[in-house]
Amino acid sequence: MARPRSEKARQAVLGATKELLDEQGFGALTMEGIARRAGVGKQTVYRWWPSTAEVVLEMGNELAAAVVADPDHGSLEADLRAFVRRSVAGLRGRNARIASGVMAEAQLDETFGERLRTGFLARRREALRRVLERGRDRAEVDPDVDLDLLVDLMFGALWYRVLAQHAPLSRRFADQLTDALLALCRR
Amino acid sequence: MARPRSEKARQAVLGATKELLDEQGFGALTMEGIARRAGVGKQTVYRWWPSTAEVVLEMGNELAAAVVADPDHGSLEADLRAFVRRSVAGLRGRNARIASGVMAEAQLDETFGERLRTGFLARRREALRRVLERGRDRAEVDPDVDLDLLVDLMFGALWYRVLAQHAPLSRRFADQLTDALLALCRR
Amino acid sequence: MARPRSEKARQAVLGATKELLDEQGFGALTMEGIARRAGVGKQTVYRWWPSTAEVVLEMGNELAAAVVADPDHGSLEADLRAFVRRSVAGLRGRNARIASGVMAEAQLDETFGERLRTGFLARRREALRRVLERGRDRAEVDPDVDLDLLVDLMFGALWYRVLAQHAPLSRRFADQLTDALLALCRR
Amino acid sequence: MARPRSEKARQAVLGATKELLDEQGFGALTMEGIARRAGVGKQTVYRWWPSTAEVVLEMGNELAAAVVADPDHGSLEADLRAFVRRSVAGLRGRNARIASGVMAEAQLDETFGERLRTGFLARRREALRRVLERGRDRAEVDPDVDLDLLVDLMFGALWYRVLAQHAPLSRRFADQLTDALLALCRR
DNA sequence: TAATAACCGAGACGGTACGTCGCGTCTTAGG
DNA sequence: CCTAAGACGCGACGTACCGTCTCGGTTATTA
Repeated sequence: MARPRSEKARQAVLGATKELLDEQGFGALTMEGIARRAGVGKQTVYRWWPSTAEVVLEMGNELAAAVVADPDHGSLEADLRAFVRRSVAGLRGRNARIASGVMAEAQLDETFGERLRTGFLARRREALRRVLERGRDRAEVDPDVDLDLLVDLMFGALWYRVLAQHAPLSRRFADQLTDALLALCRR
Repeated sequence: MARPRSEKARQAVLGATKELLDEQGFGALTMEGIARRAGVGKQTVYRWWPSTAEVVLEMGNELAAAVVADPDHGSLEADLRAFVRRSVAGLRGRNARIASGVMAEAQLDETFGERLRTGFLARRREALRRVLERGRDRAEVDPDVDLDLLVDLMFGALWYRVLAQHAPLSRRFADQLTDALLALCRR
Repeated sequence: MARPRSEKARQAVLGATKELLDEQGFGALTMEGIARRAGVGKQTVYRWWPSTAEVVLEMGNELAAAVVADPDHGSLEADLRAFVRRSVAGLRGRNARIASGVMAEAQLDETFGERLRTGFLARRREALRRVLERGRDRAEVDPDVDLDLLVDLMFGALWYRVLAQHAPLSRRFADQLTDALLALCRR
Repeated sequence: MARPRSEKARQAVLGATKELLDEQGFGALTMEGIARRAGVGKQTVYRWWPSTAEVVLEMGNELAAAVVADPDHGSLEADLRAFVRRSVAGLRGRNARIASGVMAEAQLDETFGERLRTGFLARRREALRRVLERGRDRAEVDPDVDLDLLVDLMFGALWYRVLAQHAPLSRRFADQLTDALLALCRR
């Protein structure tokens, strides 16, 4: 019955957030600054997002909308290589800044941390697990292998490079990672 | 000519920081709050530490002073198992909160991030690399294996559990991790 | 052609205003709060009243509808005593809170101030002047006396007690005031 | 032991308040605006004054510092005429705006109202009462006259003109008022 | 008797100010 | 010259209201 949410305002907020992230980084991002840049009332931001991290998360999802499902390539190696390459590429450049900021905020804000863990992170872990299970069903993975450990090794190495920034998220890295995981699958 | 730094004030600051971390978490930690709780002038805190993260880092080093060097246990497996177990145990409980907060701050504060990366994180990586190099010298590690990838897999999985909190930092986890690394060393 | 004003909404607004005034005082009265309490859209309030003070004023007029004209009691003293008593009684208790709030708002809001001055205040002054003129016509008031000064003395003392709240608006006060005015009338 | 209050900041606040009052009136006066104009932190304003009305009150006292005691002129008439003239003159022009705003705020803010009543208003009433008592001691005032009523008549008429703004605060008004009070003193 | 225009409730919108908190700097007195 | 204390300018926090707007739903004439 009431006036509906303004899509224009929503877009303005997400756009302003992208600009501010690029210009000043996650640490300098404030609700006040987002509202100011977006030409939007602070209340409007608070009405729909509880924190800067949530705005960034939604913006990330918006940008990542292009990321699609994992088609079955017919072999574990092909499936896994594609998944790892896509995951690594998805956290490169600007996305790395966004992701590291979001992960940081999750450590500092209990509520947001819970949302990130049970939402985005769990979904990504689940997706990789499905790839590995498909391989096990095809007998390409030794049944004794603990798939969850493989998942942790893969996302761990990936996030560690994002957060510690000691080496690039190259395609070479993705393929080395894939090879290591495949080796572990086979015994 | 100058009066020396007051050890009493230093201890008060570190103690207050520990209390506040336990009570309210890293996100609620402030320079103002530390000074208040420690019964110390704000200026005194700023004089010796540029940010809360640095205080926490020093406090962490203080607590971790017990952690000693890596003795040579005679075999790669023994060396590695000991290293991984110690590393995992060192990020359990309160230390996990401290570590995750420090890592978060590193993402938000450029300067501190650089210090953490080239300091603590690089030192830990270097320590693990030495263990692996010792193994290679003993011909326990295939010379074609990229040791840096192993280092990333190990610290990645460890930090990922700390940050994503989806599973405990158990001894079982440490040993699974060790086994996976050993398998990769041999081929 | 058009739908007429809803009497139900009007009563809801005035009723809610009375409640809020009693509960929290004039200073806490807001258009938003009135609409909320009345279960009425904000627009409806704004459509019919430009400010909280106008709502209160209408509510006051509503409550004071019982106050009638000044009958001729036959003598200045009787007329004046009745007028002063009625005026004093009319600003006691809840009405004092309403009146003081309305007067306050008139100081802060130029437009409303003008309306109050040329409306309510001028009408009351005029009524008292008529009483005094009737007395002068009956030769009960010295023709040299400045009637406007008497009016100012009467309403001044009355409002001053309302606003400064240093003494009660008792019947005794009304009669003392009347006696003073009568004394000044006679020379 | 701590840094002392900054006289410079205090003056900046009072000065900014004077400017804003002149430019935009009491109704548009805000703590935020005062701080901005004064080039001072909001906290600094809040630290020393709880509301805009208190700032204005202090500013008023500052400006009115020139107002001195009531010397004894030797006769009731001389004393009273001087007092009334000074009181009337003191609420003319800019001071009228200040005074009416302060009085308004006292109606809307319980706490400030109490402070104004027991402070400034009571002191002024007391001063006039002393003038009248001196007259009674000299047998220039009929001992049966209720001095408090005279005080109410005087300040009532004065404030009423300030608030209702229906007639000017002229010297003629002051003298008419004085004459009326003198007439009431003598019987 | 259908349409139609102004009414109604709800509440989102761009704003401004609120009063508080923490930032990092400064200015004191005191050891 | 370091210390505890705390005032300073600054700017973000999250909330309350402002007055305007845009909805869907509801009357009561007027065509």
